[in-house]
Amino acid sequence: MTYDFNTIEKKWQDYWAKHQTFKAENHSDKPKFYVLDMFPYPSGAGLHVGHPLGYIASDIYARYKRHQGFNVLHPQGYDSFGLPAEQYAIQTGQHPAITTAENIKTYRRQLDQIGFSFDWSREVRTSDPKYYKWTQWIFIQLYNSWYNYNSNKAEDISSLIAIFESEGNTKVNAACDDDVTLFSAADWNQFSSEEQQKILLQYRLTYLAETEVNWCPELGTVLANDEIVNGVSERGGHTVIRKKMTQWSMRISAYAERLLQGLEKIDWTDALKESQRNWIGKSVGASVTFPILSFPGGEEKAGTKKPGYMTGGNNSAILLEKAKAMRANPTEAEAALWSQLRNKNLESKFRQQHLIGDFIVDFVCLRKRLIIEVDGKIHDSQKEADAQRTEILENDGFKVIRFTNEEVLGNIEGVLKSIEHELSIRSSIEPDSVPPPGARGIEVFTTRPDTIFGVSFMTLAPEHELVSKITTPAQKAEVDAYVEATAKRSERERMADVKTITGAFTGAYVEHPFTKEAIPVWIGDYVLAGYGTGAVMSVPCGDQRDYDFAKHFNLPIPNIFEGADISEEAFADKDNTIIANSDFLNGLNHKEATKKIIEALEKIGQGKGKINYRLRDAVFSRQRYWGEPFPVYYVDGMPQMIDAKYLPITLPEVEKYLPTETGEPPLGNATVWAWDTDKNKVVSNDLIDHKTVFPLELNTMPGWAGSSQYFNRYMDPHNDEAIFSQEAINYWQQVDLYIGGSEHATGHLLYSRFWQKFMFDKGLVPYDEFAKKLINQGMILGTSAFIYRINEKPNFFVSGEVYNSYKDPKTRKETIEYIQKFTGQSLSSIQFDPVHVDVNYVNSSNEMDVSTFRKWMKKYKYDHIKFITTEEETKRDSFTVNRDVEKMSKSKYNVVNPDQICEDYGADSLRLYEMFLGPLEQYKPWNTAGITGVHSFLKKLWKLYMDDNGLKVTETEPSKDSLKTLHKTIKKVQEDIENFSFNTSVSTFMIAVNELTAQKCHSKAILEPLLVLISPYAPHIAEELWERLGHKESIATAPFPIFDEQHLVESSKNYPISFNGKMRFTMELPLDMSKEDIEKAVLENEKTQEQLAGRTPKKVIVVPGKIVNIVG
RNA sequence: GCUGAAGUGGUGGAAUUGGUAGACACGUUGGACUUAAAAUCCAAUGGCCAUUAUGGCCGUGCGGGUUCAAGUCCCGCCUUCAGUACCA
Repeated sequence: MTYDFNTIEKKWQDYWAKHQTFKAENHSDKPKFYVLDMFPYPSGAGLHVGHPLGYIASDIYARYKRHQGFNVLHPQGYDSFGLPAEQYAIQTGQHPAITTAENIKTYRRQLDQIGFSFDWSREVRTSDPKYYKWTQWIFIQLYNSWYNYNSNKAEDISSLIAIFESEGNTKVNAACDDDVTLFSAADWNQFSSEEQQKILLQYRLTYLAETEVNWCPELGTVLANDEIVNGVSERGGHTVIRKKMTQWSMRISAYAERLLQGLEKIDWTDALKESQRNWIGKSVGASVTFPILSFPGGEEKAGTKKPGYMTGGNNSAILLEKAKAMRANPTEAEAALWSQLRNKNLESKFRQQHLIGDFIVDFVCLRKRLIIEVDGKIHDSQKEADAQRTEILENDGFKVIRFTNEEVLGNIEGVLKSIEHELSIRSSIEPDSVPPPGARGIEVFTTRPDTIFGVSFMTLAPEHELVSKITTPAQKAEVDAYVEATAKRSERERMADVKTITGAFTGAYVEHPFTKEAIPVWIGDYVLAGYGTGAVMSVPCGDQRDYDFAKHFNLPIPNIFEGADISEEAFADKDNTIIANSDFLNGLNHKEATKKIIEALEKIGQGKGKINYRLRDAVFSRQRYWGEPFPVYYVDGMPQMIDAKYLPITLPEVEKYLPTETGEPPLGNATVWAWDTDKNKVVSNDLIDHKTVFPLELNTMPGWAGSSQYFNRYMDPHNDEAIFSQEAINYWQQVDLYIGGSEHATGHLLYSRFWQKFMFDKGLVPYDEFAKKLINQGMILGTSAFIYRINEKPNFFVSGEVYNSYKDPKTRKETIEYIQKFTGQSLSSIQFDPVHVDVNYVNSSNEMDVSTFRKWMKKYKYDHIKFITTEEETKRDSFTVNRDVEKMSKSKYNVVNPDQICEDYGADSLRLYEMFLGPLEQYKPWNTAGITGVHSFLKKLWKLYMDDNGLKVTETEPSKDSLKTLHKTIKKVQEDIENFSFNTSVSTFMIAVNELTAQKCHSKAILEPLLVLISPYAPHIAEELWERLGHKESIATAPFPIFDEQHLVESSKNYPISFNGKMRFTMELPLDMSKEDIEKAVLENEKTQEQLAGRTPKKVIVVPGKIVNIVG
């Protein structure tokens, strides 16, 4: 009986499906084990041989664990929302759900034919409303939470509201937007509901905010940072620009520290942890504020005169407190006017008790630079001060109008009229040209505060908001030109061109916090607007970039390091330095000086220790159709959550999947896309009345939304009451082994950890890390095949061999002449364009099937093509290709389809071969030809059990040798699986089968346990032979054979005898021989004497059981 | 630049705590079987030099070092791949 793999594999795949062999139960006496694969995006192209690599490895592990007696959860599903289905829909009009369902069908068929032990009863699809109901649910949970740094966890938003109501936000230590204004409890209670909602949005873990996003015009959507590679989109490689848009964001930055710390307790690869660490980018240092000395209009010389409202004190915090207090306790007139200004639909927005420089003004419209003061009783002295203040403010471009209490209370209409008039005649200015309150200094972040005495200039990013405000008239032209020039350069250009040093002097100066010296302020594009504060204190002696900048612009480079040579480059080695020329820091090392300087900065209120993270909040809105809709509608522009009990909010039907004509996301095309708060359902847009029917959110969630909790949903996938039951999560707890690609390091794997930590804070999951151990499988690369087209004569193709002889300078000349015989045209030089040939047209000897290629070219209307081969090739009638290893991809025509492999060699061969290729984590090229090795191994295995007459396994006692082979195999395979060294087990199986064949072993005592060893790798053949041995139950849960040391015990060892470390010959000696006897025996051997040639050995090293080394 | 991984035959790779480098395969060559092919089986296969067998020399990216002994440990380089990047 021959090994009929096609029949056998089909039989067992059907058997497993029918008997639900791999269905996992949520209750079991067995210990649990959760093996997870990263679920695939079902693309239209189907699987190629690279895709199943990780699945095969995890399947082997899962099957092994079942043999070990574990209750194994090994689920699979589909990450089925995504761009390709949508783009296909745009092109063809076919609904993405249909495309997706078809693709899933293909995937399922392909996965099934490889014989995975997935529990398909738990399948999830992220695009299934039953599934995304819970994605929406988590979104609502995040919305209703804030992050409390005091308790260091997410809490319900109600606890924040309670704090606001009782004490305002001054003492709240929360993850929030940078620009929250301080308010008291009284303020809070007085705020309109809309204002309260706006403030809460600044604290929620998912929030709507105008953010600068990565906009990809070609794709018509925003992208997250991890979806951009080298400044272009990961998918398609389109340009990405920065754009301001109102978007949902996830406050992942709140978890930065915990995401970093959590890496310590999980068994993930170092490479992966390291890239998450880099992505989080923690730097410890200090923030320092340098007061601004000169402003436009002021003198350029340092220290002489400051702008009027810059008194230069350090009391902004005190003033802010004061302003807050005044806001909380307005006079009657102020309160009256405020309520009018706020509620009147004025075109411009007013702020109350606002800080302008060091002055607190009653009301200000920053856009129009209009200040309104309401005066009580006026004393003379007050009058004078007011006049002075008015003058100063008006000098700086503000208009101040004053009203008395009586005017406001008595004739509020009149007062408002005159305010409106003022507003109408004043031209508005861009909001960002208004100095922010308290912006009397430039704040920088530095990791080296200890070098503060080495600061010789300050550098701002060209985009820094203060640039336009501090630049002096004399420098304005230069600065404007520079800012414009940098703005024109794309992100990519700036990245590509790091070497060129550019910058400009603003004319402004800041004051050194300790020396009180004036420090010039420059701008330069080596400072990034997006990191830290967008400004650096430049210490050229200690930072190479500052050093280069200083050299280039001839700025001073003071040395503050004892004995450091800074004539050629900066001295950046912070661990080997003593600070000098630094006043009270002299003689201290980096650590001591850092501590001391931070204390000093805190004392004078100009700085403090600070930790900065590179991790930015994640934009969560996508302008796409094929994604999860938000459970959000808008009342007066403010987002409202739909109650979780009405979920899921399913995707509406749309006419077309493109953005609307007005540039709204595709959901803007939906006609039934409004929320009725009475009926609590989605209704037609025509019914929108902004009373009970409101517009729904038009964005959808990004691809990573659905994948950030799917691993928990597998535990209880059909639960409609909860995302998962507590019983299920407490049983399965967390993923024990997760296998997937490393390309998800800073996307999926970071977001999932974030959501898991959030779920942990909410008490929903028992662990705040979802995957205990993670392994990255390496990529399988394709072996592309090339032939070469003559550039000048595009219908001619030359073979790899012709091309190679052209490339060789020795044969180049004659090759050109040779080619010319065919082209008939004299060509002085020839240019070749490499052309990818479909690897399926090429045999294992690198010969291309010319006629298939010709047919293929014909499809693209290329007729009359001609081939040029060497004389040699022509003789053997072959056309060779050249080979090169590249990423497997459709466009490179090097994709190998597993279907064909399963057809030709069987799934077991495919599984073994994928493992045999090399270590799991490694990148390795695919070469189908090699599969014959594992395939003939399986045939040999089969022959060990079967011959033409059927089963030949007998009950005979096994030989000693066979037992030894078996147990050495058990030991090795078990170790290999536990170390994820699957490639070496395959070799071990081959050795075992070769040995047992040589031993003519037919003993059941050997061959039965051998099947269990092999069954995780090649389950079909194992099941088949297992059944033929008489078993009625599947081999899947048969116990793993127990290794018995005694079968490996040897009585003698073939010792390698080496001379000066070089092995010369071997000697068989008993293992229980003493060191001395071994030495004696070896020295007496005639070959030893031969080697020594009469010399006496200086030393003889005997390691019993290992080696003998003779030093001569 | 930084971080991580890796450099071993013609190819994929083995050598788990320093102890016979190249396991196991592919490929190649020769042979058997066959009208022939496929399949199967046998043998050889790191390089060089010898050859009447025995044998000898070199060899794990390069240069040093430690050791009786180094692919493995240490120091200094080089190269490749991946990630990240003017991160203050």
